[in-house]
Amino acid sequence: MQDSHASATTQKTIEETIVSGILSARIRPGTRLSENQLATLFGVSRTRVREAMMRLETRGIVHVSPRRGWFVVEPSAEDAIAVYEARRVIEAGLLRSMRSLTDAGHEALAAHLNEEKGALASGDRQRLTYLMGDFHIRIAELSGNGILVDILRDLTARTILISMLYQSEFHAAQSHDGHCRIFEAMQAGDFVRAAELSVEHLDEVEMGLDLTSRPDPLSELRNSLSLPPRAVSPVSQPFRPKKP
Amino acid sequence: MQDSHASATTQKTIEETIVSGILSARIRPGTRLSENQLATLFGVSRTRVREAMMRLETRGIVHVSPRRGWFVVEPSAEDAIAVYEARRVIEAGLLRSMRSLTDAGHEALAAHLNEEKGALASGDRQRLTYLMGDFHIRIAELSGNGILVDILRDLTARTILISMLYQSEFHAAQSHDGHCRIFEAMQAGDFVRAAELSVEHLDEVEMGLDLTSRPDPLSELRNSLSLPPRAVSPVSQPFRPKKP
DNA sequence: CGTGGCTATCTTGCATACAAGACAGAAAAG
DNA sequence: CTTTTCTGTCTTGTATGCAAGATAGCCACG
Repeated sequence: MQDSHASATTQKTIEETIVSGILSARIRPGTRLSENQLATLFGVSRTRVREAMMRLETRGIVHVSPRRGWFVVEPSAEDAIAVYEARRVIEAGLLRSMRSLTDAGHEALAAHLNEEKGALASGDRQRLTYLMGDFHIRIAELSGNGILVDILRDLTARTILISMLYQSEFHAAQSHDGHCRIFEAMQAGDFVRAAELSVEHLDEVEMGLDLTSRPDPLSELRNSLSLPPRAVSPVSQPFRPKKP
Repeated sequence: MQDSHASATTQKTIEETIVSGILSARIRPGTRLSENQLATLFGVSRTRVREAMMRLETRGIVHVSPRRGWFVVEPSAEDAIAVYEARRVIEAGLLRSMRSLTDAGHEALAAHLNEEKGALASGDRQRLTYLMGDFHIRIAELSGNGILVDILRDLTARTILISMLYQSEFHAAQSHDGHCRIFEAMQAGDFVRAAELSVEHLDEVEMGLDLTSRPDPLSELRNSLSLPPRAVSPVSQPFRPKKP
């Protein structure tokens, strides 16, 4: 799973390598992903690198700036809000739909929370970041629904990119507490409460972001010129006079 | 949007064309999508067709059988159940998270339901299929969350493929009623009720499926031999002797 | 000192060429 | 007549080549 010098027989490992690099906060938002570099790194031609990039693009993890390069996405403040909103909707809906916690599920979550505790004590920040995101994926896995797991994995990856951009400080202990409370509610069979706690937890994390600062340093200038927030769709931009 | 003989300046139209073809039930599950045919049809080379296929594959709409070809997915019974489960989770979560129905939203839904009514009267089945799926996408659009819209669009596409495989008869009138009831609850500001109705509605549609018949005609044989349900992941298949 | 333009180089976009597997149909063997 | 094998054809898999845009650095010019 952590194959640094990828072997020659690589198939979709390149995609997974990048995603897991993001999930463990080793790859920062805005990182340039050169087709050539990845090709030599993985011992394949650009063709397959390109395929991986295309897939990552549809997963919302990477984007291409034409003739300039591929970059790990740098979610805007609006993107960040949308990601958290989507996660609240899906995770709360997921917990509400649950009816019981199996023994295997109980064990998996307990083991995970124990790992969180250990990482918290050791202060391994990368591992902590990974575990904090993975908790939510583990919950999705309890549902046995692979579709929701995939969706939440990609959203979690984006969440981590967001936190790398906007999170001033990492309240890991607080997050861990939130996870524990969710687990307790699930243990008690109160999945409605677990859903509420999940929403609160995501709210907390989102509130811990500073969505006014980091990216797009031109935002102030942009605002003062009353230009559109971002170039989302290059087509059908209404005419906008330069000087009123 | 419905460019039959696609122009030379086609970028991601090929992807959208296929998806919209599915959404309007013009493309059946299992349809073979030849790279060469699509390439000549769209006036591009295989390279770009391939890129579109890769993207559609990560969206769960198409799959490739190595050296045999690309095919529109034929969801298994398990897939079907998972898709409906995911839709219930997300759509219910979405409605529960709503706080008010704007005037624009009211108008959009009312107009849509009117279209449904018209199609129901005229008996245009393809149009009806499209509209029945689109209703749920419209609701997602009300949230203003593009992430959820994209997710639900892909799930809706899969739902339509599922209904083409397993739905013996199309209870369009019943679905339309369900949509109307959801709309009424939203108008009343009772989004919890709307979420419940949405779950019931999806349950109804799912119950209308016959998940034992159509696809994988070998399922009976497979069961009687107690073989695994489907070849999902070719790797890490445990050894299985041919003759016990 | 500042500014505009030119070029060298690096990037992706896209098409094409070739390799290799899968399949169908004919031909041969029983 | 049935079965098997072989071969031609069609499919995707992958690499490579070339074109065109973007960028940075340099140089000339004001």
